[in-house]
Amino acid sequence: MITNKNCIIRLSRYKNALYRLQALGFVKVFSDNLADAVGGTASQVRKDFSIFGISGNKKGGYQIDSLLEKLNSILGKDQLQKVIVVGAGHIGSALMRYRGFEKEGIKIIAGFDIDPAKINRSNPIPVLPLEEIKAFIKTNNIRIAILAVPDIAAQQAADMICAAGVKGILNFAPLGLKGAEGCIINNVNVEIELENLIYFVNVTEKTRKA
Amino acid sequence: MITNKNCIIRLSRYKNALYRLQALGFVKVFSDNLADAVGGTASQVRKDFSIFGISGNKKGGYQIDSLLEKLNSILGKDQLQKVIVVGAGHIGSALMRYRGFEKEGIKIIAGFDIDPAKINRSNPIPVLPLEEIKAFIKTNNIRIAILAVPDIAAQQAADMICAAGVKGILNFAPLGLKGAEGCIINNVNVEIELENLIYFVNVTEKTRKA
DNA sequence: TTGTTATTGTGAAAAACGGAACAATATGAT
DNA sequence: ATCATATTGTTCCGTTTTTCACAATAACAA
Repeated sequence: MITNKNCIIRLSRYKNALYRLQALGFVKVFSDNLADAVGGTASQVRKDFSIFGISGNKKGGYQIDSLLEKLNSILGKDQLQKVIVVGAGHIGSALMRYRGFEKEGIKIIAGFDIDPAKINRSNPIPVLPLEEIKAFIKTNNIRIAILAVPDIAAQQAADMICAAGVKGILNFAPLGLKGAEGCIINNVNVEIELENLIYFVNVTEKTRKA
Repeated sequence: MITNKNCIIRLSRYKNALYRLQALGFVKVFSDNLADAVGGTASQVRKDFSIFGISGNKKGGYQIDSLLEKLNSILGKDQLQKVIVVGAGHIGSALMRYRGFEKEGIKIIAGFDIDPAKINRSNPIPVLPLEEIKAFIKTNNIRIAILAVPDIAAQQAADMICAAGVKGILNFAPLGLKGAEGCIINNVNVEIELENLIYFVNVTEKTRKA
């Protein structure tokens, strides 16, 4: 089994680049085109494909449409992914309003919040009270949730939705969560990303001076 | 020089965990406490520290306050970091309203947008027209920018702020950017993170069945 | 003091990863 | 038909990263 997270991220990037190339009218692509497009090496592109049994044509490159089909299948994009957002604060609402997911086959079908003032059942994407989340997850067979609650509430919320059957959580709380058994947690942490950036900016500046 | 991004991310996580432990009244910590707190191994904690010349006490662990001082210094948190946000749409505004940065010594001092309707000079964090960004960056010596513009505008915006002197960009556009010489780009891509999560959820589910 | 124990710090081993190289081969030219 | 060329698929190799293992040693107990 592939455990290399970076490899899967590269597949997503290839996929996105392929859509752009397709929109420009290209029909086939070579490994070094893709490498340029995502900032890698041609070897690595070919190796990534080979890991998943994707093959092209000697001297002919890869057919973009069939390549996209295979990548989409690997990435689980051959079925609509229903996702919920837990926490309807600034970040949660921004994510619910974001229109970029739909074209990726990801549909946010509801938000949840503990604050009664945030409840809104008539929205295109309704915001429901937290008490209903367990039933909702079961009824709609939700497997993926985005967690955008304050850090103090994050672990409890994570435990709750894991127990209700969620299998993957994208966590925006600035806090590492203990994943319940059988539930994968990916963290998106803007503070940490910024700290990282600051570190490397500082280091390269120092190095440049020396 | 350390080039290992994951290692620096771990330092941030250690730092965050240490603050939590400190708030709970702890004064010292052992490598395996930290490993538990961030989800790693005790060896790795010690090795990460050893890379940066951080040492503890045999049988006594590490003093939390002095450890925090050292980590904060490595992560550039001994001075306030002024940051601008480019793009005042949903994500840009959510980031500007987010209060979590201040306690990390990161201060968003202005936003910029091309849409005149979004301009607001009297806000605590003013939103200024894009034409002023170059002068602003130079005047205020801005080194870090958060890019939250639509993908179509992202590369152009990145080029502009790099040329104006920005040294690091945190890019929220769902698109890999070509970094100008001397400018580091970190990407935060929620779609890709979700795809990644979906992939691993699917794979572990399949593996479990088999 | 002496012995026991817990924990660090690091050197060595193992694993994971990415990149270079090249044989295999399909395509197109002559 | 033959040759030259471009590109893939994969093996091999170097590097990076993680884990293991244990000597060194500080703290504590008897």
